[in-house]
Amino acid sequence: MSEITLTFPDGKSRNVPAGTTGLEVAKSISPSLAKRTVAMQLDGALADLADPINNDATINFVARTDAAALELIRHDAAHVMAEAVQALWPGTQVTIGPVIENGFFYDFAKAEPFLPEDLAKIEKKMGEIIAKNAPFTKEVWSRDQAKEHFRKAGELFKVELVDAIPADQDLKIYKQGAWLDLCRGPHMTSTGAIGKAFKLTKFAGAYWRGDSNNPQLQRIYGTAFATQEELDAYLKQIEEAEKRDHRKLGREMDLFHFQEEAPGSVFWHPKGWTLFQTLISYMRRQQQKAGYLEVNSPDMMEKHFWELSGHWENYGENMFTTTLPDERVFCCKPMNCPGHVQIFKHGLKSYRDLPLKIAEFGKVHRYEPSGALHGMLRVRHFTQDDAHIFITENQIMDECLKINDLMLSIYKDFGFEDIFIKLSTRPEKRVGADHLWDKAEKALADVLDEVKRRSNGRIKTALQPGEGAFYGPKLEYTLKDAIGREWQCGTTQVDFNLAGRLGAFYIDEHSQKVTPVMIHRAMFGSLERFTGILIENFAGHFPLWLAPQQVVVAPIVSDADAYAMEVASALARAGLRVETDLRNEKISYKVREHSLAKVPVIIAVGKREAEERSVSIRRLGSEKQTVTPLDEAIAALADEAKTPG
RNA sequence: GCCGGCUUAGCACAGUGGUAGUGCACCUGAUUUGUAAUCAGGGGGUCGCAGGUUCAAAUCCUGCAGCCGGCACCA
Repeated sequence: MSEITLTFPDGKSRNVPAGTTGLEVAKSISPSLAKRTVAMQLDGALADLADPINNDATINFVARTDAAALELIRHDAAHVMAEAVQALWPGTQVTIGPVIENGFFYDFAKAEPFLPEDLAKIEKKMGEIIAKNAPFTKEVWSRDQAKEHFRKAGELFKVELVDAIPADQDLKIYKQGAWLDLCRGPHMTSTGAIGKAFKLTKFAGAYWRGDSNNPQLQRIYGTAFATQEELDAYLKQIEEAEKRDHRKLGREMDLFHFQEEAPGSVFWHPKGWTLFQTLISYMRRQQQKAGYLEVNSPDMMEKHFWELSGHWENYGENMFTTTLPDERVFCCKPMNCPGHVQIFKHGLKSYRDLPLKIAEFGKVHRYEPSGALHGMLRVRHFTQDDAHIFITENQIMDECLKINDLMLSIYKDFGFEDIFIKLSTRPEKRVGADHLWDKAEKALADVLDEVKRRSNGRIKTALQPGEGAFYGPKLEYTLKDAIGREWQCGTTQVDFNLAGRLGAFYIDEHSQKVTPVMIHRAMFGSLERFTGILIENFAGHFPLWLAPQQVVVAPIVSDADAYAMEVASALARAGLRVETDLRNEKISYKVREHSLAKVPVIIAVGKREAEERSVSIRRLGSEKQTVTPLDEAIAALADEAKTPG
């Protein structure tokens, strides 16, 4: 029998007969190693410990507390959950149950819906199954055998899965006691290795194979960790994230509200609107510096115009329409691009005018599916920091890179430096010839390569086939917030179609009419969404320049009222957003209220401060008080409150 | 849009067939107070909307809407 060489993490190696299993190797080293090992990694890839090893490899034995075991714990927990569900509700079909970020799920086909109290029942049954500590064993079945088995068992989704497995792959069946599942593996040695640190978190409906044309299954989400401490820490983290929810903070901080009569539409309150306007003036300044020209285009235009642009055909189901008394049908704009093309078309353009950058803080209306609405993060009326750049074909790379630089510098001003860019290519439903799509996609792919190269690998990228806009492919900028969640904000789209459809052209250096290429781009994306993201990112504790109310001046005794008002008006003259709190309350009461309202700077003034013309400053999140001369305080706060850039 | 859940005072919640409650907030009065809740008194809800069952509905049933958690869709 031939021998193979196994190399261990410490660099040592040993020769064993080909076909020796991981378990045998572990046992040969020490019984205790074999006992605590739940799986192995061969050349870094997880494998069943019982697998025979047939080739030279580096081998690493995985204990259940190793980081590498986490996905196995979760995957095994998903199997155990499926067994538990079938034990409790015979006749339920199992489908798929993968590990996902932070946990796992399993989708079931069951006639009756799960009830809220079922989670606890399933958890209990899972505990029993885990306690039995049945070994996971693997068998390779033939297609026919597997289909026969699942058909008899009434597992029709599994039959479909068997058919979907490529012919060159083994069809693996994993057994845990009497229960079995089709699965690509690997698994740990036995169910007991899952441990007790698992929790089922929620139910959801989910379409079979993620397609809304398919039947809907019932999904149960759960998570599992090696230790209870890690599970508790995770649950705590979820709780903390909930405290940042922009819907909750928006209400508490009196920024905005929603109501039934306008689903998906924001009622901006004064403080929220101040924040919104602060963002707009910041962006306006950035765009002015970058050579954009700001415009404004109509919110409603006649339907035939949207037919011409292709929106009616490709985006019509998302559009709000209204029939006027004269029976003409108008559409609320879901995008600003066609309007900007009209502005471009007004007056003959020369190649010398390009690139022409037209920007608008345009409010667009999109009829989003009711189930998609989510606070400010998904609304039906939102304001884009939109722009359309009209260029010649050979300006694409240069302009996209400029946009990229601007985008990154803007995100940096808000503290977002962890950026992820996705390239979305042609969707099925689209306008324009394929050779134009080829060019547009190639252009963006080149831009992406260049951006990645320039960032020295700091920026991560990905490809999303079929996810582009109907008129062109796009780069989507996703940023990571303070607690690691990702949000899609900016987008850059290269469009060879729309200008031509709407009859826009410029005169080139040979006096010929040429259709310009358009770049569609937004950086915040939606101001509403970006505001929501900022609220959650900062947990309401905005940096001074963004805070809707920057300072409150609170006298400690009414004798200091006059001085407090003087301080406040001096701050206001210095450009700060300041209010006074002259109420007849104790200073601790005022401090508490303004802290809860997340005002970044609380200035308390009593007789002492009035006499020496100073202020006592308390910053949000700190209990420290600093007494500073009034003039110094004003200068320092005004400086800190300056808009970046 | 789909699956499940929820909807009671400004906010957070209790109340599972017998004329609606608590805390905070709000209003009034007293208190002049040194950094996260001063005390006392008072007002406020046709229980999401529309039907139905019942002698009687916040409570049971049906429909609709909105919201929440996902799925699908997406800035």
